[in-house]
Amino acid sequence: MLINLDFESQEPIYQQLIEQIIEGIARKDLLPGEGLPSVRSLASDIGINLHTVNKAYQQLKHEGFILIHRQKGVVVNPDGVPKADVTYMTQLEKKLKPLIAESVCREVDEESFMKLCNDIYKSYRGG
Amino acid sequence: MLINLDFESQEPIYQQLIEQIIEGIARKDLLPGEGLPSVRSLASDIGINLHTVNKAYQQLKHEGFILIHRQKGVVVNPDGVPKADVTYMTQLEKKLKPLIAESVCREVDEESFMKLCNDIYKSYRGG
DNA sequence: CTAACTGTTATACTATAAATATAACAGTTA
DNA sequence: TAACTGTTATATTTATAGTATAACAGTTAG
Repeated sequence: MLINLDFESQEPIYQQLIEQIIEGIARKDLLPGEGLPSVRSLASDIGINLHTVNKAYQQLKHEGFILIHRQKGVVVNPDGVPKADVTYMTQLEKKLKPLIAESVCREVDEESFMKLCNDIYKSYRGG
Repeated sequence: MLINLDFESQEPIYQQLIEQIIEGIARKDLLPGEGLPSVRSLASDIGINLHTVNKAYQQLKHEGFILIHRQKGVVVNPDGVPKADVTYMTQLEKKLKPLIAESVCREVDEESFMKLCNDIYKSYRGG
């Protein structure tokens, strides 16, 4: 599991970390029950502060992606990630709306948009 | 053209403003050549500072959505919004990727995702 | 038992971005 | 002339991101 961070990006490091781990799970690079590095070792590997990693872990825990046992350390949720509910679908729509609005303005037709989404979906299926 | 802002949101006001105007253009609620309120009057109407509106206008101008003439004021680009290029498609993919990754984790199948996108697309077509 | 690890919490500091508050300048228009 | 336009400059407040230490409590290997 390699983490790819852009320190020049305006996107917060802890946010990039969250996305990288979620993508790892989606790509089945990280399997249910699999262990993750400790906050200290991961922070040390990446070259960032312990608290930045902890912030990402806490949010991932809160959203059900990982479990944190005092003894076993950090683990990808063995029961799998909680399935999408109405709340998630609502917030997903809220995030998609501005992307589609700008695409409509820039004359990206629906087929091209769908093709792009399909390609991304495929990248998480076939590996 | 009514502006809908959430002052409790963690999303910056100027960003929400940008999205609202882009959605207005996508919905054809704002037509090419149509005038927009001055920075001062819009700021006054919404109850925010002049500079917050100006920041949104400057970014919209930079991305080709609007033109700002010293004399005519602020106007929706009469030639239409610049069509999507490779740069735009690349950044669009970058924004879609984490949304789809999390959806895959939460077992939102591709059809449901596409249906959601299709519904949003339709909301900009039929009005 | 000790030493080294684990997550967790607390505190303090720096840096940056968002938003506001005034003020002024230059050009346009009624 | 007066009232508007976008634009620029400066200063301030607030919130967040990230870092730097330090300590606590529990676990585990030597």
